[in-house]
Amino acid sequence: MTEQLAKAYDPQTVEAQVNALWASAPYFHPAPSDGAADCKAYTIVIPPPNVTAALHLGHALNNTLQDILIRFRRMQQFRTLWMPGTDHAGIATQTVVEKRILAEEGKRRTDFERDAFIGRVQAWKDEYEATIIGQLKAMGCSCDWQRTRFTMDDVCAKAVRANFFKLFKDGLIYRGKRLVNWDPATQTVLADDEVEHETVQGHFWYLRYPLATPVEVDGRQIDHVTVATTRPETMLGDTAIAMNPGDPRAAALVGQRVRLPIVGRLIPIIADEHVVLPNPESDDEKARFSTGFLKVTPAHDPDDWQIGQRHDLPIINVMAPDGSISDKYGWEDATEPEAQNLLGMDRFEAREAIVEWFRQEKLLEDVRDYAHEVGHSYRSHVPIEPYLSDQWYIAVKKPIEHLAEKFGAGLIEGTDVPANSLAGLALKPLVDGRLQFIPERYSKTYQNWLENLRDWPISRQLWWGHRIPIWSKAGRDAPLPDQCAGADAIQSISAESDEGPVTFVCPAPGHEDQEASLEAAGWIRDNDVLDTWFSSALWPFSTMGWPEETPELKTFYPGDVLCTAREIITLWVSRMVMMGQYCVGDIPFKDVYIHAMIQDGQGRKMSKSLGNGIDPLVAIDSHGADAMRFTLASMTTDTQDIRMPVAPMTLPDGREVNTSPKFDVGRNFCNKLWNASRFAMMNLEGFDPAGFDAARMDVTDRWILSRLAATQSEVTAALDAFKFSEPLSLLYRFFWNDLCDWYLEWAKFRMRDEAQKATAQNVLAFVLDRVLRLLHPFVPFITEGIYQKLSEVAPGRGLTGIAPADAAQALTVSQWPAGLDGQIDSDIEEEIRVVQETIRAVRDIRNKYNKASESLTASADAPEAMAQILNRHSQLVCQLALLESFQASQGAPKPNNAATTLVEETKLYVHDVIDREAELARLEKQKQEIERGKKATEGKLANENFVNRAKPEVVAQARERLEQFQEQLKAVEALLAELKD
RNA sequence: GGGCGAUUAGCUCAGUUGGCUAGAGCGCACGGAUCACACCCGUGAGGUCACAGGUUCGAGUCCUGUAUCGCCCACCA
Repeated sequence: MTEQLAKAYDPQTVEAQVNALWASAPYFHPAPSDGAADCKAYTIVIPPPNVTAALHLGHALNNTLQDILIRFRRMQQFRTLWMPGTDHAGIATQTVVEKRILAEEGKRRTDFERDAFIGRVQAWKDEYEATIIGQLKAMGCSCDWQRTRFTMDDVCAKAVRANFFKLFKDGLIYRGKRLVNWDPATQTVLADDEVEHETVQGHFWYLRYPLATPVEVDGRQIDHVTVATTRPETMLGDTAIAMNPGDPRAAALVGQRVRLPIVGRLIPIIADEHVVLPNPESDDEKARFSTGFLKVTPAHDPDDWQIGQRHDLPIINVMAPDGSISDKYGWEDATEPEAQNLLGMDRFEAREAIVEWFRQEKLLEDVRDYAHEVGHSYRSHVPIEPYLSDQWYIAVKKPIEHLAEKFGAGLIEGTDVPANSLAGLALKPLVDGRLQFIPERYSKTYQNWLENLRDWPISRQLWWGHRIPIWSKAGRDAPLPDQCAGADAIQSISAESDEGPVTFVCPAPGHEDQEASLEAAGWIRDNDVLDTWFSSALWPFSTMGWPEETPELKTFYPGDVLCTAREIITLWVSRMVMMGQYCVGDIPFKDVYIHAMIQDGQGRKMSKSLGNGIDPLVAIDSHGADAMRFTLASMTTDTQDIRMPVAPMTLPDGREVNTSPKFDVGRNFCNKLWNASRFAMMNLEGFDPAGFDAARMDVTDRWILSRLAATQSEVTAALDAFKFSEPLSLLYRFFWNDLCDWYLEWAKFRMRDEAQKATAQNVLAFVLDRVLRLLHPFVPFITEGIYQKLSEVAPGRGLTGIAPADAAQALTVSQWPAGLDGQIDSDIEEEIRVVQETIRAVRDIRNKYNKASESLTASADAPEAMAQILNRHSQLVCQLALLESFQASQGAPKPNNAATTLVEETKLYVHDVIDREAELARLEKQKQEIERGKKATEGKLANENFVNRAKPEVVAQARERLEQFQEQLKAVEALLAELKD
């Protein structure tokens, strides 16, 4: 029989066949609507993976969940777009490429021309982009591959230029001289979010600064003040000593001057509230360590910068961009030999030298251990240097006049965020409930961040990225070339820089002629590139062709859901909402689903350095893509982390790799699905939809349809609520426990009976079809593979009068099951439950008495109603309990030599099987269990407060329960009595 | 320092708005080459729900506190 499925489930073969099928038609490539109002679209935009490396298991989880959502909606016949692509990931990618070039060729970035180096990064990008897309396809992601984008491709670049110009025109982009988080290793500025705080075991050094003139305080002459610092090397740039105005010594000291050691600079003592008063008893660590005197270094400390601004202090930068001590960047009085000696030293080297100098000069008063938080670069992991630098910023809390009408003006309630500022545009939808986080708790992260948002530094001292479209020329209001003179598209601002006033110009996008004329006239383009997140922020609409009003944008924007990890809620999610509102006028998605982070078996993050990561392709090789997806989805509840035990494995080709025994769960399920389907199809020979008559269905047919109906509506509701584990376990139970363990087992008998075969075949084909549909979002390959075969064997799978046939060419575009609610029948489900309990009881006795496969006879003494049910279905009991015959009646006598057990109130007799001791033990145990339950229920009902205050249905339930216990107890006692006779 | 979370069977986790004798998979024990599947079938054992208080007729679930673990955020005197 050619239609038969292969004997063993082979993921590789099925995955290849199915991928070919999906590629053969535009199943995942929706046409934009032609403006029809009733077109329901559903859009997910992929979080574009960085082209730094191949995807890891976290990506596999992320994309599995997106694919589940998108397939679910596609089957619900939405016009479904899953937009794929990759991110250029500025710093990260440039860093890996630099590292590789250094390792392989011994060359540094600066050994290349800019374009040549970018070419090298581009080559890396091409390689990894292909790898990533290949991985996504291997996982079964149903992305619209024809629309694949890259954050630096022409379409996205156009959006970047358009948005930059728009921001510039709105006066939101400005040149700021600021203390930035400078990474001396990569020599680039990091956003606050890119700084990792680590606890460092450091010291407080207590340094004495001599007063220019000794002063009398409380009758004592003092000739110095002592400052406590964790960063002695910055003292070279001190421009004041601050003390709290409330300090008793302040009256005598404020206004005095100290002579800065090493440098010889005279600096004032000033009063500032910021200074913490010393207090050795305080809980506040700073108060315990404080001397009351704070050295103020505006160029090298953010707090000191603030103090410097308040007191108009000079700003003296004593470091070069590489973190070495230098007099070339604003330090003009490095004339003393001691100061000269320090020039060129690395900052940490200089720290030691300076401390040593103070020690030698007897000016080092004390050194105390101090553990404190130090910001490190998330990229190079070296300590961040607060560094004074010219950077481009985006003003995030500045009201945007022309947006006041659409988005409102004034502060958002309870915040200092204007509704028509960029931060406000992102915050308001959350406050209004239009933007929703799942799980809800993550909305706090988003909200807190936006409420405390500071301006966004967007310059990056890199080559890989979108180059900043600003040209500059020295001088205030430098004249523009003629070609640009009349163009209203040009914005110009002037700013002070280290070299004096400069004029900046941002030509409108699409005016290459103006750019050329600017350069011809001696204007120079900014060397820096934009922060990666600048282009990522536009991803939901840049990919659809914004700023053009494309049909895609009209059809698929705003999108529906963003699915991502919690670590980029602030960096990315908030900025997409911000820019979506700002550029397109609407939020890019309504729901943000935040999934768990995958950890290893010990709760550690998976990482390259720990060697505990799992490559999705390895999992696909070892277990199959569906198995991996099944396992990942089944572990996705709304917890923050999921643990995935990691086990080493040797591949056939000898490679040592990591995989996880957890994937066995998914593989076993797929294997079961394959074999159950194979069995079903073996039994579908002669399948004829016309042979179905609903009136001829037996109780197992009606039962499985009832279970199916309940399952499909629960699964649908769960997916609507972004639950992944729950629908999968519902389906697992339905498929494995209901369908395979019971329905199929009973169907085996019916398939041999010509009178029943046609009905059983139709129901079986129908239920299998529906199971495949419901499982398809989770395990798309195997279900599609089986569906294709099933369509050959049993085309047109409907049930006349119950559900019309609605076969599709491919499962992936078939209708999502719905509309079986009328089949739910709780009476039938209860009857089958009783039958199952009875069968289990017989099997248990077989086990206990070692009568595995002998033919036996059984009977039961059951309450009248129960006896009727059991007799009606005695054949079902006999079939699966392997009984010759089974009869029930009220008051049926116990045969001699019968093993007995209790199924609820029913006394079950399995004939000619005896072991008195075992029997006694078992019945005693049953009795104890019943008594325990009975006692608990009695206790409840004896409590007046319970009877009076609990909900009536709960009390009624308890009463009914108690009656059952009493009946059961009576029955078990009777059995025990008989046994003891 | 602030915020968020976790703690339920040997392991990984479910447990809806408080309400039957707290569930699943794996693992374990026992039995099974039966004609879909040994990646399988059948049966079973296994839990003072981290700890201490409180609210309630009733708490794994709500509140307070403690302990342990994790993540995010925060200007390094």
